Amino acid sequence: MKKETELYGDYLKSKNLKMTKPRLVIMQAVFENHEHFNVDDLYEQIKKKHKNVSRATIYRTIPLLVESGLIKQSLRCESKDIYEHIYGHENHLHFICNGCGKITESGFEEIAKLVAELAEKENFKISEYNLGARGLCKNCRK
Amino acid sequence: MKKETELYGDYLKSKNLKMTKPRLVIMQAVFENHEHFNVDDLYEQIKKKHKNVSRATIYRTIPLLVESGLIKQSLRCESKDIYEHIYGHENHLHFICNGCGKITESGFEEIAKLVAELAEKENFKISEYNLGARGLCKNCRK
DNA sequence: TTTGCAATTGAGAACCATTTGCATCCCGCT
DNA sequence: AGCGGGATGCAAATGGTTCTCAATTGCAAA
Repeated sequence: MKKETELYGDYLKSKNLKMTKPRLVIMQAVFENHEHFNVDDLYEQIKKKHKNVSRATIYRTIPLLVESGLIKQSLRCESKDIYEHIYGHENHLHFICNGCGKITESGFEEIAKLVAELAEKENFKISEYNLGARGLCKNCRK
Repeated sequence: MKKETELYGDYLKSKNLKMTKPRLVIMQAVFENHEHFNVDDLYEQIKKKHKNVSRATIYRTIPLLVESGLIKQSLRCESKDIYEHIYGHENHLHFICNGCGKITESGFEEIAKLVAELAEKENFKISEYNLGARGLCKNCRK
C-alpha cells in the first residue's frame, strides 16, 4: 500500500495543486489523530507545535484530504463536522453514546455485505458507508 | 396504534407543556411531509397557509416532536438538519446520491438485527439506528 | 367569566462553525 | 533569480440555530 504522504502528493499533482508548507503541516496533524478529529482539534494541535496555520486554510485543505481518499467526513458532534481516517483503516460502524458522547467502533463486514445487496437491488453504486446507532454506552446505561 | 396527535398531546401533558396554536400548526405541517423535511420546509408550508409561526418557535418545537417519538433527526443536507417521521414508519436505511441529492430508502430488518448483535457485544443500548451509504443513484451512475 | 400567573411566542440580536474576498506571499517552472 | 498563478492569512460575511425579553396566551381557580 502506498504511503499516505505519497497518495496525497499524487493527488495534489494530479490536480495541479502545490505541496505547500501549510498543507504538509495539516497533513501531519491529521496523522497524529488516530481516532476522530475536527477542525479545532487540528488547529490546536498545530498551534501547540508553533507551526501556526490559519483556520481558513484548514477549512480549505480538508476537502483535499477527503478527495485524495485519506479521510472522510464522519459524524457531527456538538455542531461541528468531524472527520476520520479511511486510508488503510477498516470500515466500521459507530455507536454514539447520548450520555457521554463517547464513540465506540465496532465490526462491519457482514453488515456492509447486506447493505451492498440492498444497494444492488436499487441499482445504487455505493462509494461510502455510513453506519451507526445512537444510544447508551456500557458506562452510561448503569 | 395511537394517533400521532394523541401521542403528542400525551407527551406535552406529561411534561406540563401546553398544547398551543403554534404547536398544533407545526405538528400539522410535519404531517404534511411524508418524506424528509427541514425547518425551512416547515416554515414555508406554514406561511403558505397563512398560519404564520416564527422560525424560533419551529426550532423550539422540534425537540418536543423528537422527544415525543414522532420524528427523529435524520441526515444533514446542505448544512441543514433534516428530520423524518418515525412513529408508525418502518425503519429503513438511506442511500444518498452524491449526484442529484436524492434519498432512496431501502430495507432494514436484517441489518438492524446484525447491528443489534454487535451492540450487544459492546454492551451498548441502542435507541436509534442511523444506517446508510452515499454514492450514485441509478439515474446518476449512467 | 374573570383573574392571576407561569408558560409560550415573535422579533430581532447573538452565536458560532464555516466560507469568502482580497492583498500579500510563495511554490515550481524556466 | 525571476515570473505567474495558485495559496495563505486576516478579517469580514454568511447562514443555520439559539437566546433574550417584552408582550401574549392557556389554564385553573375563584
